[in-house]
Amino acid sequence: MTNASIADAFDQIADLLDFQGANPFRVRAYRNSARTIRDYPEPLENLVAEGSKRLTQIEGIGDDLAKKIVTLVGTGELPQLVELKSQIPESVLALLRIPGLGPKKAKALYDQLAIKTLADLKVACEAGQVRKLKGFGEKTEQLILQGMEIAEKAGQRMYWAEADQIVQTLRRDLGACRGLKQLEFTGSYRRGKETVGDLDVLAVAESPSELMDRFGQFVGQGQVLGRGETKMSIRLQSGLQIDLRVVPEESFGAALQYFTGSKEHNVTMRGLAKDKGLKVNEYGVFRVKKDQEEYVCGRTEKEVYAAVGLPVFPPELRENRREFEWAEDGKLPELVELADLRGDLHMHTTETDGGATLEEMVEAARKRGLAYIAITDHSKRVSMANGLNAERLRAQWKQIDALNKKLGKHFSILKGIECDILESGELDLPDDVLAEADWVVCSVHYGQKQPREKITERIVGALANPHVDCIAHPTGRLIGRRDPYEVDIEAVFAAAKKHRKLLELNANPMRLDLNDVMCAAAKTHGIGIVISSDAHSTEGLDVLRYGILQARRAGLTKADVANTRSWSEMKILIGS
DNA sequence: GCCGTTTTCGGCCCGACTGTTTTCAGTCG
Repeated sequence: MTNASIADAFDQIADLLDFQGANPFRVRAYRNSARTIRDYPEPLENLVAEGSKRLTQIEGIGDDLAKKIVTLVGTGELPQLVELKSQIPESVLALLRIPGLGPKKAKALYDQLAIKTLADLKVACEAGQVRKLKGFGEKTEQLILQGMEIAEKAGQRMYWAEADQIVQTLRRDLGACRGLKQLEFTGSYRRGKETVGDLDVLAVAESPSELMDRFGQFVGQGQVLGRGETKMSIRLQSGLQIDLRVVPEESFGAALQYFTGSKEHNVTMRGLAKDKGLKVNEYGVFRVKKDQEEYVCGRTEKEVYAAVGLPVFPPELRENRREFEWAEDGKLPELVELADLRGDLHMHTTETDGGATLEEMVEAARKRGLAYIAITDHSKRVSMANGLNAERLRAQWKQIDALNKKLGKHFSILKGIECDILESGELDLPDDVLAEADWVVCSVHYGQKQPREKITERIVGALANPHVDCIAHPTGRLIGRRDPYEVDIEAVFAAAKKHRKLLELNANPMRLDLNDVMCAAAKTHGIGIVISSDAHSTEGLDVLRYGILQARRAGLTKADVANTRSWSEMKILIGS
């Protein structure tokens, strides 16, 4: 049983309890634990073997949840969850995805109108049944009908890279507003999450209404969801919701901290503030004295954190994972930056499925300030991409040799290959060919659905080959589109550590694989991470910044990322 | 359900906005 499945079980319990109107703090306990477990760097299965005492050492897991984890791991199911599901049809949980419908209203619909599915709900709304319920009205009914379409669109979060494009446009648009003093995009966007559910904009403006008018024009074919004195929300036609908040100057830092989140980070932060007799909200930090509150600060994030005795956390770390522990020990990592990257070790050319020639890729990489690149076209098994056999590969390497001579010592092109790990576990090119390469990345493209043992064996086997340097996109997931392979990532870590090999963080915004939690786990094992573009065009080289964001979320420093080194230093690292 | 501790049980972050009310509950972030 994986951590993800344990977390899913607890999340389902939370949803069902919420629906039943259980104690909200009990519900929260399940949700918190689910989140912690999903992010936990080691399989809980391993800890179970050490007894439930070991489990309760994890923040947010007490005796009760520890027992439940033991049961789940041991039997594969949880009597409590089975029982809950027998009481409430699972389909009602879909109702909670409609914006504006929370557990209370959903339960009222279920209890009073026997609504079990989205289809039931639609019929009831159209028949005017819903408006008759206490607490509901005509508007709520309309809202639900609109929300049904959104519920389908909404589950889809957009890639950070897509959100970034909207942010750039909106920043330009709003930035032109007269009397605008501050403008910042907060929320999961600022934290650099791989996907973004909605956008949050924070501003200080002389005339909030003028800014809101301007914001309203951004709606296009979408709609304005609401507008108050300080807050306005719109939904673009694409389904993306954008919230704008205008705050006074003396609150900007507090609001920036607050709306950047994450929620979990803020809960901990407020708890620490409370211990110091302080209250933190989006308006500032306040000293609480009897019935009075005295404003302490709030102009900048630095002031706000300093008041609570904390450093300014890079937004990427604000997930309530280990950042507070690091801060307490004075060991907040100095996170890797885009400018630290010296080389890019995974890219394609027109020789296979790339859109640019060898020369064009080199030129583009030099323009971007890189000192070396590895050309890693596909091997022959990837026939769709016109993959290379030994002969064509060696021919390409001759070209590289020639070009390297012309370039001199200021730039190096490495003779590389993205060698397929075949379904059988064998590599797609013979050892004598791989031995001639400067850099070998291996990856799985076929047989992705093989059972856990088999696919793990393939990847572990590749790591054991002395000519292999790195595994590319080690879990194969495509965010929101394709699940990861069933690979036992712990076994991959163990093999990478044993053979002193590197693992890739693929910077393609749809991949970002390894993910942040896995990168952090790899770091604890002492495994080096390579951030690569996997570029199939010259523009493709620009995705490195998305990989950097993910690495920062994992808490990686310059030293943790192998390709921040020069190629000669890298050679020592990979022992060639 | 967890946590800390006043070691037995109370507290658990907090404010804006909306719709349905007539003073507030529910939802959201």
